[in-house]
Amino acid sequence: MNYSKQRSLILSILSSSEGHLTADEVYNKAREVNERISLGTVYRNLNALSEVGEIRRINIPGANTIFDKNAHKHLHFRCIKCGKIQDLSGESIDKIVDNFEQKTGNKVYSNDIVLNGLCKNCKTGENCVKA
Amino acid sequence: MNYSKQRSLILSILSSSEGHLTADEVYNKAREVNERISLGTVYRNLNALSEVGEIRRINIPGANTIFDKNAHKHLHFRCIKCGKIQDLSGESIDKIVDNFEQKTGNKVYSNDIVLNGLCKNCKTGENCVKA
DNA sequence: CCCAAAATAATAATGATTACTGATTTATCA
DNA sequence: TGATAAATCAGTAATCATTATTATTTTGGG
Repeated sequence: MNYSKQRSLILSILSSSEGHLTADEVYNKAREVNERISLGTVYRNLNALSEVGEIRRINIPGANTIFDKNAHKHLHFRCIKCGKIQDLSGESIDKIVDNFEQKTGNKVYSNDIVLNGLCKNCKTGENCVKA
Repeated sequence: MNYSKQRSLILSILSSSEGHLTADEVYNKAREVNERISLGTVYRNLNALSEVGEIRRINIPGANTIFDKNAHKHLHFRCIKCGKIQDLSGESIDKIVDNFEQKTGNKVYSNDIVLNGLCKNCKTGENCVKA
């Protein structure tokens, strides 16, 4: 795969971010550098990069799809109040998957897992930016 | 909540189904009984019923949202070839959730979990209807 | 340097879902 | 039972994220 200026910019924006961005967030950050970049380019490259495994595309039920610089983490937590996404590092559902495969004969290739709840800040009432 | 004819019909369609239906599938089945029912009514009632916990609304990444008559099952498997959805009954990720809550101080209320892979039939090459 | 393949910007199209509107049904209670 | 307010409806328009299209530009290998 070629790495055009736009593709490199998009990857670097995601890499230097705290973690998870929506396509629109990437688009807005990209326009600060290249004001002519188009939203279609952002989508095309985010999808291309996730297809080759450089980043991960994560569907968040009830919210916009996010793109994650870490291609290998799989479990996420979403605060229902502030919307922030956190990773569950180190956790794995291998045992559940193994058990399911043995019982059913199905083969599992990937998983989409999102836990929903209140983050520490929103729980205690501290101010938590973002809708 | 009131149970209008339309709402009851929608609930009974889901209850008598094998398990998971999209809004459009519910709409088509509903029109067989009441040819004047509108798609908006189907959406409104599916959402209303899932909000009070009578059914469950499940986001399937890369596919249409489905509505599940079983309000309490949480884990699902989706075949990437035929698109069929299966339940993972009896499985639970309580341990992972407990661990995450203790480590982070967050509170988890619900989870959305979809495993993706090949079902037994598609794996062995048997004919598997549906896209 | 040239040329085919890949990538781009800009815009149109798509498709699921929600919002709106005015009409109809249902619940409540005097 | 009859009136009145609240809930729900059908039909349609609007929204919003995402993808497709197209004509143009960039790029890397020979």
